[in-house]
Amino acid sequence: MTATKTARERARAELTREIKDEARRQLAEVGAHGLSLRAVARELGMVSSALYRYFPSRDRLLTELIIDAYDAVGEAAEKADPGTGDPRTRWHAVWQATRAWAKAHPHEYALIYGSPIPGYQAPQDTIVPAARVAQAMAKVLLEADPHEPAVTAPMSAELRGQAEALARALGAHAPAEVVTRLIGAWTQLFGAISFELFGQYVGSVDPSDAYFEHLTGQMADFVGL
Amino acid sequence: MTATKTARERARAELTREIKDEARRQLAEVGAHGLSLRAVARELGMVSSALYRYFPSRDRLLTELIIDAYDAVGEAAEKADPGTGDPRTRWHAVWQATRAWAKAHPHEYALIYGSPIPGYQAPQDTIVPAARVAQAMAKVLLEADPHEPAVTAPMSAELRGQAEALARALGAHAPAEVVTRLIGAWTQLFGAISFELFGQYVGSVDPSDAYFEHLTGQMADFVGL
DNA sequence: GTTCAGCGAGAGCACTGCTCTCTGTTGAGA
DNA sequence: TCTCAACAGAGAGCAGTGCTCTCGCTGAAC
Repeated sequence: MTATKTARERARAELTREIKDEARRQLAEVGAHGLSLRAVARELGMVSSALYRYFPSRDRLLTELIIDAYDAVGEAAEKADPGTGDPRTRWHAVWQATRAWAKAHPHEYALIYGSPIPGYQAPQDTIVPAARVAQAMAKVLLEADPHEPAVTAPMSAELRGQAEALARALGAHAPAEVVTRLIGAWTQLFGAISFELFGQYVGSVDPSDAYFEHLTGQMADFVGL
Repeated sequence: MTATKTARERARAELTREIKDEARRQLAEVGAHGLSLRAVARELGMVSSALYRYFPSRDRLLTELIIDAYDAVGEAAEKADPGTGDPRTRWHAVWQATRAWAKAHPHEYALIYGSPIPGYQAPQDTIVPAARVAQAMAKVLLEADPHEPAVTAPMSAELRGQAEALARALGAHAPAEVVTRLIGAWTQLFGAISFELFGQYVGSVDPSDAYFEHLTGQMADFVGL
């Protein structure tokens, strides 16, 4: 049924896509701050008010770009994982691919992992795509049957509950300790990428390749890989 | 000599301060995005063009606020450290104080640890205040004579050089392994705070107190405390 | 063939950062 | 003590923004 679309519907879908594409182009150039609806419209040869037939507001357009960006990093991370072989190699591939995507798309990265844009609170739509990188890491880890870390601090009941709920959501029966450490690695991955891209490493580990390389291994140790 | 100031100079200094105070107030309310020079001027009963006698641009005003914010978190972290006693307790205090400051000043936090503002590249002025939290952590760690971690992956020459240079800058003769792990903990601290404030933990460890607590201990282990 | 929802254009509102010019004031040197 | 240059604030104005509203046109359904 959905295959048969009226000409108008097809035109609408196509134009919606074109607007997003142009917006993404400008985002990559001038960042979220500099993204202007009027400029997008101008580039597409239409008038700014016409754009509001497709997106109710600038923030809503940005939200769409956010979802796309989450999917893009997620896909990059997933595709980088060979799916078989040495778990540490797979882990390495996922980390490198995520960082590479971020460095190739700094403004899109900032859009999703930088300061949240004002009128925006993560709607349900973003939660699933936002988890894709984390899930790629989880896949590598859980398929490798990680050994539980030797030294383990006791976990509070609240944290244990959250970790177990998360394990259920991932569809894996992993011990809460492993899930918790996975969250730590996930945080570390994006913390390091953000620090590198946002200039916090200037003055310490500024060309960050060597450090990131080292960190990747340290975090593989950390999660028990 | 600097004590004797002309009335004009004193007025200028005071007004400069008032502008920054009002700007900070508005920043806390509406965020960097919503901060408007005209609104600041309006609130101070002056006209917007007059403001340009004190700050050459909006971005420059924001830069001043950035430096102040770095100093504010840095001071919070330093003051939280009792200076003596159990190193892990001190470590804990620094982490908690940093997180508490961030949660109390989310917009200021986003200004310094979120996406960088466009016209701004960290000038020399920000590098020193930006390091204060890291230095507070380093102080606790180095005064505790940390044991080197048992398992240590080999470090590349480049990374070792960076770590040693950083140790010299800190005025401490700590092994490169320890310094490198400190960078990891520093990254983790702000990575976790950013994830919490920017909504990435929604759906996993959303009320993050328990997780942050646990993470603090894990990272103390990580650095060898 | 008529009707009507959807579409683009255009004008307009309230706002922004920033510049320029004009006028009044202050303070330091002759 | 007087002069004059540096300084400060006001106001108008420019180019741009997001967003709204109204207007005709058009394609598709009835």
